[in-house]
Amino acid sequence: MTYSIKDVSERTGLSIYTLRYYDKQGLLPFVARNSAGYREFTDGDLLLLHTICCLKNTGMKISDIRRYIDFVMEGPSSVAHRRALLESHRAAVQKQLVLVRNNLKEIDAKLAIYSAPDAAAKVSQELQAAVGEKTRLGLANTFEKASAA
Amino acid sequence: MTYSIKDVSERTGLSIYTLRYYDKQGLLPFVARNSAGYREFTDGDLLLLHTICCLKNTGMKISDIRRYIDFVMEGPSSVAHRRALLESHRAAVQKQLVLVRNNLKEIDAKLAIYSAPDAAAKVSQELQAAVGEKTRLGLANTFEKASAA
DNA sequence: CTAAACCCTCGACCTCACTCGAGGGCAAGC
DNA sequence: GCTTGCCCTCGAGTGAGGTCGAGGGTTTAG
Repeated sequence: MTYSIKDVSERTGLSIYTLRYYDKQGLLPFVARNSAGYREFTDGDLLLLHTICCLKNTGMKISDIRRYIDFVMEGPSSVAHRRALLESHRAAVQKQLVLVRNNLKEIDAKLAIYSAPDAAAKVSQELQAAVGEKTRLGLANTFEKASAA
Repeated sequence: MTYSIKDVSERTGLSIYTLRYYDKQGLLPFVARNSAGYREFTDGDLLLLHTICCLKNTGMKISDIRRYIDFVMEGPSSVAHRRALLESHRAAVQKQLVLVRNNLKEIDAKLAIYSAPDAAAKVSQELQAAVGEKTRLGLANTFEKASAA
C-alpha cells in the first residue's frame, strides 16, 4: 500500500504545494516515483516525514533539516553526525522554550493588571507616570490622545 | 535622562535597523523626537518596548503587536480590548508550547537511539525495514547509497 | 573649521517558507 | 474518445520580517 501526494497532504496537514516544495528542497529524496513520475509514499516514508515535521515544528530551518536528511540517506555511518545535529537543535529548542515561558509570565502579569477590578485605575496611573516623565524631560506628550480620554 | 536609538539597541539587543523598522510599522508611536528629529527614549518607553519584545518573542505578528500598541495609545478605555487580545495570544502560545514539547520528546526518542551503544545496529535495522518495504511494493530503492554503505 | 561619530528618511534589497498558475501528462468512467 | 480529476515541472509571486545604502543633517572634540 502506497500513498499519493494528496493522501499524504490529508494525513499530515501539509499542503500539496508544501510537500512538493519540500521535495524540491531535497527533504524527500527517499520518496519513490511510479512509471508516470507520480510520487508514491510508503509507511516508512511517512515516518521519516513525521520526523521532518517534528524538526520543522520545533523551528529548524529547511536547510538544516536537509542536512539531517542527507545524513539519513548516507546510512548508519552518519549516526554520530545525526546525533550532533539533533543535540545542538535540542539545546536551541530548550533555550527558546525557557525564553517563551519567561516572556509568557510577563504577559500574564499584564493580564493580571487588565483583569483586576481596579484595572482602569492602575492603567491610568501607569499612563500618568509615563506622561509625567515626558513632561519632566521637556519632551512632547506622545500620549496626548490617551490622556485626553 | 533619555536614550538614543543606539543606547536602546545595545540594551535590548535589537538592531538599530529593527528599531527604526518597528517605528515605521507603528510600534513606537510613544517615542518622542528632539529638535533635530532624533528619537529620545525614556525609561517608560523602554518598559513599553520590553512588552513589545515579550509579544514578539512569543511569536505575535507585528500587525497584532501594532493593534495592542494602538490600544495602549487609546488610554485606559481600551483595557478590555487589550485584555482580549493578550488572552487570545496567551492561548495560542500555550498551544504552541504543548506542540513544541511533544515534538521535542520525539526528537529525544531519536537521540536515545543515536546515543545507545548499539545505535548503528538499530539504525541499520530501520533502514533494512524501509528498503524491504520499497522492494515489497515494487518501488525503486531510494536508499541505494545508504544500504551500500 | 573640520573630522568623526552620531542621527534621520526613503526606498531598494534580502531571506525564508511557502503559494500558485501555466502548460502538460495519465487514468477511470460514461 | 472525451471529460474529470488526479499527477507532474517550472518559474513567478507573495508576505513577513528585517537589512542596508545613499544622501543628508547634527553634535562634539581637537
